[in-house]
Amino acid sequence: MMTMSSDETALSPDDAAAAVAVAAANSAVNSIPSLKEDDHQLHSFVNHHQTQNHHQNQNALHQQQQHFLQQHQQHQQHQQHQQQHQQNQQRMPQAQQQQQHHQQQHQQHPGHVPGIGTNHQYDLLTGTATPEADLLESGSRKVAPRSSDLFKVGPPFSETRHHQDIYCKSNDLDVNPILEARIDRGFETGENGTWIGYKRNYFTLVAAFSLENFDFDRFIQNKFYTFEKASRNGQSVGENKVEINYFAIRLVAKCSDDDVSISLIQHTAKRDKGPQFPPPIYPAVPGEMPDHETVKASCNKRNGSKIENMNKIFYFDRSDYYHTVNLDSMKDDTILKNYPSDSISRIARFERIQFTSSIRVKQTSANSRYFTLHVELLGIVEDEDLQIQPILLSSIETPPLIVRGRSPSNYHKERTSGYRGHLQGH
DNA sequence: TGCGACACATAATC
DNA sequence: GGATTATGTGTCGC
Repeated sequence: MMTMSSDETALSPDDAAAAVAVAAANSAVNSIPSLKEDDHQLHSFVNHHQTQNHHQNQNALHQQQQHFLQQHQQHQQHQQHQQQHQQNQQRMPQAQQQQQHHQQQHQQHPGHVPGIGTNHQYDLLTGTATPEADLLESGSRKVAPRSSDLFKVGPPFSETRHHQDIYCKSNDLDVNPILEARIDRGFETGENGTWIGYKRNYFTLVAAFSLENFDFDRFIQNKFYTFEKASRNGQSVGENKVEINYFAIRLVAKCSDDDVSISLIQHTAKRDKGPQFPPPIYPAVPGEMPDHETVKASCNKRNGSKIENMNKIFYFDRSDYYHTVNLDSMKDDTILKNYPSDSISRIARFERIQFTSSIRVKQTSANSRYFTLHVELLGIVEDEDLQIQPILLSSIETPPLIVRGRSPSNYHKERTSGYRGHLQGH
């Protein structure tokens, strides 16, 4: 039994079991040994974070297994998050409602706009202040750490961009993959349409893919292939047809300037007290995006049945599927059998993600530097040596994102750093 | 100057 | 309804 650090305490046995399954999935993906071309990112992605992980408190064996453990723990988290919430709008204090209303006029509201004075702001919120007063203060009020207000829909993603074509194995039909994703926490708009996040704060993102004109049954009934660019010593030498073992979704960040590929880190709910790891790569089957409220409701759940319900939304239970279609798993000859675990994602959910502290976030002049988040659909294939490796099939990306650093100037609306107009309560 | 670490505070969750 | 948890952010000191 592996140790799981402090997170373990919050888990039910069910969670642990599910986590093991998911971890198995990730271990397979993460054992991907060699990468090509644009996948070098993934390579460094994984390696970098292995070395970067400060909290290897588990008695891990070698790197790969460490990573496995990381993924494991990470997924325990995911298991923890479950449903329940609702439009808290109805039960939030009047003043807050007004604030929110105001904010929504600017799409996503400022919410956690950090303010200077801390405590008095909370006081205003919790009781004594009039709505008017709150409105006036809203620009400098910050949202409390656990406030559900922190969940806001972020910027829309681009249309799906294709990198490698996908074909049906049976009839060579060209298949059109569609990626969807949404940021559910951590970004808000400035007045001029820029999207702003805070380096110190978490963001949440969900993603799913589908194949055009393929419902789930049709997906299951088919196998797919693509082409990998073959190269020798950096020289392109054509393409090889390769069967896609299974699909996976990953999240990467890119910078407008340099190529900082390793710029995301994920925490556990324990944050400083827990381990950190790169966002996982989710083996996934086609799925439908959950709505914002569902994602919101899925966070920080510890109740077993709630977790279970959430897992039904976010994960595909292969065993259950075999059972319902009365199929012997040993006789499965579909793409499903290639997936690396019994816990396969319908929806890739990335929670508690932050830009790594190693990234530089300066933003004195207007357009100095920005980031974009990219959700990628990967085809996991085997190369000549039967080594598993991912091929980038398609991707979507956010518009430019401003990530505000830790500078105090970013935490005082009076010192307008350029994008705080929306915070003002008038 | 920016960052790791620690600390405080507070809504969500059970 | 009290205890615990998760997390925005204030702060210290390198």
